[in-house]
Amino acid sequence: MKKFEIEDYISQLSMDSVIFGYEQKELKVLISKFKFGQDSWVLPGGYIKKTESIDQAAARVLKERTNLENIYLEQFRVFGDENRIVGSPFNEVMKKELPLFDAERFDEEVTAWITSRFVCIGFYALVDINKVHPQKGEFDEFLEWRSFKDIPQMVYDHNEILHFALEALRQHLDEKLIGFNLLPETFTMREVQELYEAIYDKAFTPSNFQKKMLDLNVLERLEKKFTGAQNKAPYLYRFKKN
Amino acid sequence: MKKFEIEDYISQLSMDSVIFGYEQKELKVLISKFKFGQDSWVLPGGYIKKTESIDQAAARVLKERTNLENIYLEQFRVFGDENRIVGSPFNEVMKKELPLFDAERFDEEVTAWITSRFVCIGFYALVDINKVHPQKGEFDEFLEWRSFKDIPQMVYDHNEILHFALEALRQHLDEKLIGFNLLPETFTMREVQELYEAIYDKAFTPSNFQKKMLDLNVLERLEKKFTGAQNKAPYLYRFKKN
DNA sequence: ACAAAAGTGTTGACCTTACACCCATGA
DNA sequence: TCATGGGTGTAAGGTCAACACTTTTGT
Repeated sequence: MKKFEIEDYISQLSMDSVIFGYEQKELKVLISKFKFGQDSWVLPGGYIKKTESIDQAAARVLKERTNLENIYLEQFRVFGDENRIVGSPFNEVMKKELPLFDAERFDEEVTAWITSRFVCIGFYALVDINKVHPQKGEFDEFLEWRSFKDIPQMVYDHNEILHFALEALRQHLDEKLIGFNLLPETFTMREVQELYEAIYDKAFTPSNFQKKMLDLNVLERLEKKFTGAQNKAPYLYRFKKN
Repeated sequence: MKKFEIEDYISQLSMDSVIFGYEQKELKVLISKFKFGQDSWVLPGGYIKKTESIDQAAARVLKERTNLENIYLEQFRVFGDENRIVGSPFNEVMKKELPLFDAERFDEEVTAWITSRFVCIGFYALVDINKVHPQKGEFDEFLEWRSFKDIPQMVYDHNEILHFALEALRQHLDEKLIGFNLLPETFTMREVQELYEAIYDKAFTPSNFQKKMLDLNVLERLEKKFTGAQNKAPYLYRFKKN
């Protein structure tokens, strides 16, 4: 394969994305089993082209991994310790294995570029997990949705990045009405509540939760959803876009 | 003067700082009258050395401009539009005037480096304005404390950066107890209130404000301050560091 | 005595929380 | 008819804003 074009990218600046999804009452994150090292897990990330904004870079990386466009994306923090990459033992693994992986594409110069010090801009994305068809990148052995409560040890400072992403999500959730990005088009009130419970990791009282949500005036009530369960059929709701 | 050492810094990555102070019931910001162009105002900023973290870079720039250390510093947003520098008319001014300013220090290569596309990390700082002795950098004609309500037209996207800095300050103010960084060691309750009013640009009811502040349990009441005014002498308070 | 502002106390409105109650559905 | 969960209503408690009242100081 042809040489990786380091000239196309800003050097020493990268972005990593925390892609949140929601399924089966669990907040999940799309992470990558890396091809390098042993049992190495990383966040989907990438570099910033000299010709694109950082938002475009984040959207591009997201599109590459999820095949989705127009996704809710938010930057939340910059990770800029001078040793976050260079000081990591995993970086030595990269230095060794990158040329073995593809000597033409990752020659000495490119390998040095990739394993140099990087400042990383953290983004988080909120997606409807059912719409995602994960597409692995050239460094990914596979991609996997993992419950936020079951995140493995990750390389570099990626566990820390995940921690800050959840903090930011929690903080933004009740300011802006972004939670619905994690749900399908229509949903029951219980599903919204379970989503909030998964994110905040705490229980809410159903009656009060319903009242609070409806008072926001952002949900329109649709027909009832017949579940077949031996109880009253819940209403379906849709998020008003206005 | 000797050549500017672009090799010491990460290229295409910069930081700008919004340095907040408080004086005479006004929230103020330290801005720089630039030596280049006509009536050009910029935020104090700098580059990130390859050997320092972004926090260290921010602290270094702050120390250079205020001669203060251990200042409250917080990153709040990255500004990454591809045209924020290159698309700005002011960048053409820089291209012309930098070599004229000092042809040895800013040769063709250095000028190209400085006027290339930059991604900028925004930091804000909170300082006791009385402790600051502004020290201008090599590009500053002078530094000036300006009321936030009286900010001039600034170059690049620096007005936008200021806007986001105030947003972040307001948001952080009631989460963490950071406002006291803008006040001297001791202060009256009225002064705290006027500070909050300056930041939020709205009035508070004195009795309720006092109650709320005291209920936070972070202030210790000291002796009274005899002002000489024909009214009850207010207490002085100090922020508990614990 | 009076004006000015500090500081305390009181009241009512509003919002949140807990929980009782009724409703629809299938076994 | 009963169990189950959906949905509504209500009362108690807490928080917050408005404002009255007392206190201290200098004129």
